[in-house]
Amino acid sequence: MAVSEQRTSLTPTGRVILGMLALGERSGYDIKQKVDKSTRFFWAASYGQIYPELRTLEQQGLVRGRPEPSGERARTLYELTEAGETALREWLSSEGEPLYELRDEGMLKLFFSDAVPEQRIEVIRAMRERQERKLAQLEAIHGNAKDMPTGPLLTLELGLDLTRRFIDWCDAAELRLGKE
Amino acid sequence: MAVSEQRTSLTPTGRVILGMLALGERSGYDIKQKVDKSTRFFWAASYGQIYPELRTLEQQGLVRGRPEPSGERARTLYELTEAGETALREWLSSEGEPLYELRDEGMLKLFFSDAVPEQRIEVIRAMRERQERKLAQLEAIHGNAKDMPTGPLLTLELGLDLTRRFIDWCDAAELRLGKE
DNA sequence: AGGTGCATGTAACAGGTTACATGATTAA
DNA sequence: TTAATCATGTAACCTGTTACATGCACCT
Repeated sequence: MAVSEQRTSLTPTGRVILGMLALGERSGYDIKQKVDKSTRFFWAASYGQIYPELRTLEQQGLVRGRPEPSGERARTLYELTEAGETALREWLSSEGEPLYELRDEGMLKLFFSDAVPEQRIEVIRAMRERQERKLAQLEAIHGNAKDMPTGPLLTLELGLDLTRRFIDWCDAAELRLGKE
Repeated sequence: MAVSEQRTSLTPTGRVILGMLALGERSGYDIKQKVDKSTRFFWAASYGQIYPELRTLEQQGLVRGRPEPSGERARTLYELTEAGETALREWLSSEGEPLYELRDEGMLKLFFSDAVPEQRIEVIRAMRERQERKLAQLEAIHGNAKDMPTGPLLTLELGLDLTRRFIDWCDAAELRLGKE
């Protein structure tokens, strides 16, 4: 049965899955766990997306799954096919304008804060607090990051850098606004 | 005809619209223009969202629209009602965990770059270029920002700060990786 | 016996984009 | 006259989340 010739237009979640399989994760569950402690800071994924997408990728011949139960508990382990590796590399080398989407309600509140100026500092403090929490999470990941590949390590370091800068800005802004 | 009693659960786009009306924008078109040169960096909106949402908000009694054609060209100008102002202030003062969603394909490429290590620097350079473009846009807005209210000004300055930091990080990373 | 983690999956919903359609006005 | 800008709107689509359901395995 030949793999039907279809466009290999990798969906967003498809990219994450191929990438994670290349890093060695195996089951849908594994992928979700890994996403939650790595890419989730700039690219989240839910089970509702991952499991159906694994099927689609298998139909496209980009991954290969085989049942590998642990005891009585059903489990399917996936791996990249050659076509899958190629698709991953093609995506990583592609030139087109990459997707970038941000929706940040905290920033929006700050932007519109002139409607309730007395709340402005509160808005900034809340933003700072969230960045502080994020920083703690990133630092925790960085703590046990001995054998981390370069790619994950770089994104982690960038995240740490920008988060710290964000916190510094909040502190400076609070000072400035406090003086007026 | 009494405004029916319904939950005033402001949708995401509804918030932007109320905020923009508070800042003085009037038509759906105006709102879209303003979004495109301000909040779009952390909160975008499309016509397909704005026009239907204006209707919904009117049904909820949060905005009031009246036709005000310019010549033969149809146009509807909106303004906040009292209920709308209240809803806006309530949202701005609300405590719940605010929505935050980021999808950054560039970061994802960097994260998975170990699958094609020889492309890594290219990925970083492309990221840097995009930040550079964003910086230019933000600086252009900052240039003619004489009478900008504090809220918009603060978000703009924060955006400038983080974008510059991002560019610095890219430069440093390129140097580091170049040496190996 | 009960809670937590492993493991998979689906249906309903939410929120948003894109492409398209229409037409007036203004500046080149 | 033509292109750009003003102005409104809809239908089809895409992508994703949430809530729910199931059941095994392990630890206490």
